[in-house]
Parts: sequence; structure tokens; C-alpha cells
Amino acid sequence: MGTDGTSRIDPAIGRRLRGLREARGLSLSELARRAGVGKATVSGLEHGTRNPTLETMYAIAAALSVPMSALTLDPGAPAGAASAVRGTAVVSTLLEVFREPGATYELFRLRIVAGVEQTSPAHPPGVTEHLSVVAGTIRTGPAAAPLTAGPGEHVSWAADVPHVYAALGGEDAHAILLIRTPHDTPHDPPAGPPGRSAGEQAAQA
Amino acid sequence: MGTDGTSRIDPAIGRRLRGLREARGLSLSELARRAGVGKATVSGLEHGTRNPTLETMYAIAAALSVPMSALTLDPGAPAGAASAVRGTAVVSTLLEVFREPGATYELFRLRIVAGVEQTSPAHPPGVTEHLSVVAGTIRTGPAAAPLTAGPGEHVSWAADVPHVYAALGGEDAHAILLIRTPHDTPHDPPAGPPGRSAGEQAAQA
DNA sequence: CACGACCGTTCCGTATACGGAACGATTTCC
DNA sequence: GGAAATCGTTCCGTATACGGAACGGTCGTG
Repeated sequence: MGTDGTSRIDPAIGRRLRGLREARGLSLSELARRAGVGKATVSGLEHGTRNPTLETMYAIAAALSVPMSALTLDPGAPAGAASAVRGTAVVSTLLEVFREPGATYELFRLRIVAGVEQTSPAHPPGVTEHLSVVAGTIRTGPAAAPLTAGPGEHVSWAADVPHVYAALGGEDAHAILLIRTPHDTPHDPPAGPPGRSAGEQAAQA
Repeated sequence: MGTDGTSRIDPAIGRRLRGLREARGLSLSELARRAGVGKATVSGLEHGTRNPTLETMYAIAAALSVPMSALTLDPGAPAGAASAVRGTAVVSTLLEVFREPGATYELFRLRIVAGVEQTSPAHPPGVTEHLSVVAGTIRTGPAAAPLTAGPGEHVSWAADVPHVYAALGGEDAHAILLIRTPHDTPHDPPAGPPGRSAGEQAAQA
């Protein structure tokens, strides 16, 4: 990767790892033993001088009894207003994707910024969206006939028409969005520029 | 790691990666280009013949606009009947926990094993559960008055009474469960020791 | 049908992540 | 106060993940 000689990985991972280890009262040697990896590996990781293998990460995460994401801390951050300023009303984080025999499901956590209404274009026929309101009041659904839902309420609609998202009441709203794409229906190409940052992004919902 | 010569990594990662790539209509070459990694790397990854580096995983996840966890999918496995045999009908994977000013939300992915009905004890007053059916047919809600829901349907109920989960129709069912615990109402202590195994565990829902 | 563009796979040399061993520094126990 | 145990770091040879290049296959196009 870097032809620079010493490839560094995000030092935050090392700090996180050391924190988790010490929180459990484990010595570096002991953790290495439990994870079945070399002490040199753990040491190097904590210092951020190694670019670990997935296998190594699995082993260490398992030894600490945490999911890998606790170590890698993906970008899935709460992130203040940063992206709202860019004119995006809906900030989404992809939580999980799973394939069933008949369809693919994508699960998003949404934050809808107050005072802006965002319209998303139609998906291919057959795609349905299911939104569960977590906090705030959300007006969403087909642009032609949106519905209003509060905490604990749900809205579902066929996503083959343009649809809107808006937070009512002056406060940001939060929701869980499940998009079901039947197979046979090819997913539309990604809306944005290719190499944009992972984690938070404008919802292509 | 394996001194066997060829260390294999979980082939599910490869399948997941290929699924995400194809869902976006990207060719392998194009993905490699966007991620700034070699085609050989992507190819090897999809075939499960490489044990990738964190840096590589980051680059690819970013190019796909997904968090790394969408690729690594921690242990949250479909796992046949293994845990059902242990008398557990509901297998849950914690996807995310988030705190809002007024409440804490926990989001689970559930797999409900067919043919068994599981009853969960009452939560403290104020706790509500919201279940979205992903696949199959689920009978759930307060034990005294459960409801039946199919794919895309939702059920909500106050969780201060015993409640049940059951998959109808002879097939396992899948769902997303959101548990809202208002603050002031101290959450019941987590059933296990603090650092209990991440990923799959019996639902304390 | 020849040609170019692109696909996904495989081969290859190099950079580096790996575990084991050696090291000095502390701490524990007799 | 010396021996043993354990700590975290560093050195080292080996295994392997990496990107680039070469390859055959499949399209569109002239």
C-alpha cells in the first residue's frame, strides 16, 4: 500500500484496543495468549505500527468478547450538523445488508434534519421501504401522498415513485429504514460520486 | 495463521462482497479501481482465498459506501439449528444501541425458529417494542393478545407484560426489533456478565 | 471476421504481517 | 538480596497479502 515503507493504520484502533484490554485487567501477554496470536502482534497493533489481518482482528475481538466493530469503530458516528450543511436533509448509516432467497434487505439508521424536505427518486418496481420512527415526527412516503408518523409508528410504501422525508416540529428526527429489493430487480446504480466517504452519506433511499 | 500453508478466511465475506458489488452494478475491475486496490486483491477476496488487511477492507468498504461491518458481518451467522437445539427459539444479534435525550434504543436482528414459541418476561413499565417482519410470518406481542404479521408489516406493544415470539408456517422467520427504554426507567441489569459474548445470544427481549 | 475494450483470473516480485525468541525492566517470593 | 516469574518491546526468518502485468474469454463495432 504505502510505498513509503511503514504503513500506518489509524492510531485510534490501537488506543481503543489498549483501552479495552486494560478495562478487562488483561496484560498484553495474557491477551495475546488468549487470542492465540503473538505478543509482537498485539504490541504492534496497540502502537499503530501494524496493519492487521482480518483473521488477527477476529481473534483479538473474540478474546475481548467484543464485536470487531468495537475495535475498528467504523465511521458510523453520530456526527453533528456536518453533512446537513452540505444541503442534505437525510443522513443515513447502513447498518446491515442481508440476502434472503427472494430479496435483499438493507437496513439504515436515518437522521432527518429539521426544516428541510428531501425528495428521493423512484426505485425500480417491486422495491418497498419500511420506516420505523425512533424519535421526533416524520412526514414520509410517496411524494403524492405522504403520511405523518411519531415515535413507535411505522410507515410502509412502494418505492417505485418519488418519495419524501421531512422532520416536523423543529427537531431532528431519527428512524430505522428497511429497504426490500426483490431479486430479478437489479439495483439502481449508486447515486453519488464513486469514492465518497463511507459511513455517513446522503440517503439514496 | 494456519501453518497449513493456505489460510482461508470466512467465505461468507466473499459472497457478501460480491453481492454488494453486483447490487451496485460494478464490475470487479471498476471496484478495484475505485478502491485503489489491485484486481487480484478483489478477486482473491471474493473467492475467499485471501485474508485481507484492515487497510484493504477500509478501502473496499469506502468504495462501496458501506461500513466495514457490512462486509465482515461479525459472527451474526444464519447458523442452522444449532442454538434452537439448546431450547432457544429466538436468536438475536444486537445491531446498534443509541441514546436519545429521552430514551435508549436497542436494535436487534431476530431469527425466530419455526415450530417453537418463546415467551419473554415483562420489562419495566414504559418499555416498548417495535417489530418489523423481514421474512416469514410472525405471531408476536403481549402473551394475552398476540398479533400476526407478514413481511413488511409491523407490530408494536408495551413490553411491561410477558410477550411471545413464534414463527408460523413451518419456516424460520426474520425480523428487526427495536426496543425503546425511556430514561428514568432503569434498564434491568443485562442478564449476563458485562463482557458477555458479542454477536449471537439468546434474546432477552 | 479482425480489432479493440473490457471482463475476471492467474502469475510474479516485493513489501510486510506473522509468531517465536531474546531482551531489559519490574515485581514477587523465599 | 538473589532467583524466578512476568511484564512490554524488539529482532528475526518465514509465510503471505499486496499491486502490476500477462492471460484467455466475451462482447460491440467497423
